[in-house]
Amino acid sequence: MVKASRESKTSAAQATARLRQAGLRPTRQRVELAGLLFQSGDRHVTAESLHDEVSHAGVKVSLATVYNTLHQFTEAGLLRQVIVDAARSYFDTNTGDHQHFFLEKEGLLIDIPGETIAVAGVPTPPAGLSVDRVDVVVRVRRN
Amino acid sequence: MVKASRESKTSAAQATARLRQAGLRPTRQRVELAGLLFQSGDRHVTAESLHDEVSHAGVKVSLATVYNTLHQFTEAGLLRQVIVDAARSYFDTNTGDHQHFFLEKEGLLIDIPGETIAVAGVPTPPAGLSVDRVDVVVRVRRN
DNA sequence: CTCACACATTAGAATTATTCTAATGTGTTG
DNA sequence: CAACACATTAGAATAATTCTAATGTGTGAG
Repeated sequence: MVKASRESKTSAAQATARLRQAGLRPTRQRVELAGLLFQSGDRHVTAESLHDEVSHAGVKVSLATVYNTLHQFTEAGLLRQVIVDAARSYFDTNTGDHQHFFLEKEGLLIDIPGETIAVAGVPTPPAGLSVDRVDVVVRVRRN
Repeated sequence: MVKASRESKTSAAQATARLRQAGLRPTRQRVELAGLLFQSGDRHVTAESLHDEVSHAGVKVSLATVYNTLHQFTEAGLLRQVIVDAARSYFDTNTGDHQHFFLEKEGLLIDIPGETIAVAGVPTPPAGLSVDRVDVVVRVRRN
């Protein structure tokens, strides 16, 4: 919780603040993308889907910039990259501890809340290595 | 355990038998690939690595055939496809219940035996869907 | 044993996601 | 407001994978 301000922040202002906190210069396209990504609830996007979205919103951003931005956001901890499909990377706005359902057919990711799944017994990695993170993907299909 | 035969089967004969069981015609290239994949212990290959290997062994198989074969073997349950890298698919000769360490830097997969990790609390999938499999990937990096 | 046909293989082109390049634009700090 | 480091961009390049359409080959029927 932060101190309540006199007026509610605009999406752009929030995005700008978030970018500054992350040490990223709040450029026009980063602010736009952050606005789309973070103003609503948790989302899963691909570079292409986000580029379509931002383009349809009438904002001019190149696909290369979308890729750059997604990776920068990921490095900054604002996004989490989820690799479940051989063809495409997904970026998840929910960076907290949680896992995923994945529908191969539709290419759809669905969050599983953090506390739901417990992974026990993760072994100590081979010498010289340490655990970065543990991903659990529950692959599902239509009955 | 099968009944011991008078002489130990050759790798090719074993591969042929395995292919027939899976309902796949034992063609020259499938037998070669199955030989490489299944004669030694558990392996992880990419299409490219397997193509290199079979080529260096002096066997003429096209890359397209390697791709076809890997997918056919996967559908037949002889292999398991593991998607951990945005760029490349891995195929695991160990189709049993087990999970993986993944070293992003080296692009290296290491098996974690089946009983080691317990995943508890996998939720019931949304209506109309059923669980196909649960993948656990422990991403590790050098200290 | 041989034929015919369904299934496999192939080379090379096509596709697709992603990254690179090198030129141009723009926040930010002093 | 100038300078510079950092961003953005279009388009080319790359790389994994799939497709195409022609050629080859296991196999079951006879």
